[in-house]
Amino acid sequence: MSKMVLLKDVSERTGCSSALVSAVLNGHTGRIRASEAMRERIIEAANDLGYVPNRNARGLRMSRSFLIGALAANLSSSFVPEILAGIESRCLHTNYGVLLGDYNSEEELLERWSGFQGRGVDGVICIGNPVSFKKNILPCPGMKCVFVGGCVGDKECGGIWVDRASLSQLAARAFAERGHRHIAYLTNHSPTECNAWRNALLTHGIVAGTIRSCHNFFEEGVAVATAILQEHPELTACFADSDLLGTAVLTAARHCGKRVPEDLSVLGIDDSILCRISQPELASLRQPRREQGEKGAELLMQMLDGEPARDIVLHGELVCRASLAQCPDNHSESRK
Amino acid sequence: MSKMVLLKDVSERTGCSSALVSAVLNGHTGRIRASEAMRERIIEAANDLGYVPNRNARGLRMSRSFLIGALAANLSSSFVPEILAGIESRCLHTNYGVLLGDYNSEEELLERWSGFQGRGVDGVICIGNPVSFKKNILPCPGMKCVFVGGCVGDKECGGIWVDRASLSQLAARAFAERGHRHIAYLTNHSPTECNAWRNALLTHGIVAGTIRSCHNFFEEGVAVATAILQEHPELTACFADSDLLGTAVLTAARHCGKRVPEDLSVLGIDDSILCRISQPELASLRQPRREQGEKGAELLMQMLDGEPARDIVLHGELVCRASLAQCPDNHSESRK
DNA sequence: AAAAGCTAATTAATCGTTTTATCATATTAT
DNA sequence: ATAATATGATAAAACGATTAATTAGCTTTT
Repeated sequence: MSKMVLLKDVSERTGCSSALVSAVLNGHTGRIRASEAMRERIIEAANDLGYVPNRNARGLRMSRSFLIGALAANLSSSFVPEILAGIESRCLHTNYGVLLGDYNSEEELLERWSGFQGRGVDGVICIGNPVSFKKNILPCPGMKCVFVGGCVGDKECGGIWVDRASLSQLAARAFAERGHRHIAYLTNHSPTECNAWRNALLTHGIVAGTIRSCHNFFEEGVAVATAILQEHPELTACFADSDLLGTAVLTAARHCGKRVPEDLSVLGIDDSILCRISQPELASLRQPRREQGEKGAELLMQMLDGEPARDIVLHGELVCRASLAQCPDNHSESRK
Repeated sequence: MSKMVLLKDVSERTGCSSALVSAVLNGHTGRIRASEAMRERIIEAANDLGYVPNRNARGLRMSRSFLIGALAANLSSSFVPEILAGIESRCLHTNYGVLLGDYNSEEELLERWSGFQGRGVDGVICIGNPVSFKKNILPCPGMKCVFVGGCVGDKECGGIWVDRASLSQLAARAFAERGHRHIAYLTNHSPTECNAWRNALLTHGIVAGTIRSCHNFFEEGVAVATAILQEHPELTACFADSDLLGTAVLTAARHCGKRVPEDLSVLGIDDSILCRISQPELASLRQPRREQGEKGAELLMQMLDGEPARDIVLHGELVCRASLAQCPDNHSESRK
């Protein structure tokens, strides 16, 4: 902390008050104005001395920190870093900095939250959808929030997400076009929450069959998928709620002696690196993670400038790979 | 920004001065002391009101921001988030917050750096080893730095890394014990930088053969590995500098009609999720990523408390999986 | 010529903490 | 009995910026 250059140092060298320096450096054109000559002298002196404003002081005075808090549940889960990268990239040429808050439990969440409050972050981006918000646990007294990857239905909060219904439709179409009619769904959600999927299939005249819940862990996915495949030999396709579960299905198929894609087509969600690593390569629905982050940051900044909160819905995209193919029963049918 | 709870609010409710509240809440035992009864009343009142200290004010007064900058090259590369998670977790019950700085080019790096300076971060953790530091591009006037995953050989900077030599030794031993003598090495580094690997092999009486550089991209890895396998049919093993490259070798082996592990053993580095997804499962050298982050944050905090910079060297660990097996030429030899 | 308005600035208050210097009062030592 | 020390506190001065209130000197308007 050798010797920071202060406003006072600049003002002394220029022979004016620090108020004037502050006004000039912040480009104020209101009550406090400097002559053109003084303006130039001040700016030159500031550059000369290498003046860097102290944001603690500024933040204290203005009660604005130009800091955005990014609250993430489990930083090492695959999609969080990509969203974070989007947020960072959107903040690049702005005044805002991103304060990171990773948490792995309700307790940690609360600690992060109060840390954010104490630092006076101007707003918060929540990656994922902390349950606590639904429960109204988090004190949210006028704190501007944007939820990326979910919404809380709060008028005060913005939301960015990829429409689950449209993902379901993409998947249903992909399978239907290839003649599949017996399609399992391996999901993180509870079966009762899967009406989007049921409806999407009905659009193509298909009645949804096996829907099974499963946590997003590889081993659990393998176990559940193996059970499904054994119980339902008629299945020719499986839709999984993540690439991790998709690769789990691939592994389960191997266990059951089913060839992919000859006997079984598999589709994941995320289009992550896993798709290219797996054998065969996994078809997947790409979700614009990075874009979600960018849009989230942008929305929050707009809200900080006084615009009202709103929701932004994005859409996925099918990335076809070897694991997705024509249904074995009817190779002639439904080809597009 | 409705109404923050201030020190004053707590002191008014307790009927004492804010100085006393501050001292109690910070656990000071020096000049300013409170009676046990007062202590309890203050703490209770603070909890009651939900007091959160304003870090801008604190930072201003103490001329410390209690902010740590985390500079990361490419946030979405697999290991960065894990290190970041380690840093975050170490900062959890401290006063420090983590300011994120992702960059994808020299230019972005410089912008992040000046952003950090402007925010008055107390210190910086660099994840990975920005070339700019070697080149002395970054102005580092007394800024405390810790490098995670590399060092710059600067006395002023701390460093945490996993010893490459020991990783090489682990790999060499794993292969040697299984009877392999013709082992390729697919690395991010230039062949001239691989003496650790050569020496490790020599320990076991093996002369290093094919060493080939390759960027850490799947497709490039497949191409390079395919070339190696075709040019050197005598190879029975391949060591890859990352799991991504390891899985690339698996794919290349398939292209070349080599079975893993019957014809070829493969070993990666990182013990990431890729190892369990791949077919066969990939053996790997685990690097304590999270621990590197935690130790890095801890070291920086110590340096901020006045301790001198130092280096911390961690070690890897072999995680054996299906891709690593006995050499086909000599199943009887060298079994341990 | 007085009033009003503009320009170019200054002074001083303020933001919410931490910390130094100070002050009673009570206890112990001389 | 007086001085020294310990205990339990308070008042006020930082910290470095922003900004409302004020001022002094000009120019223009009435």
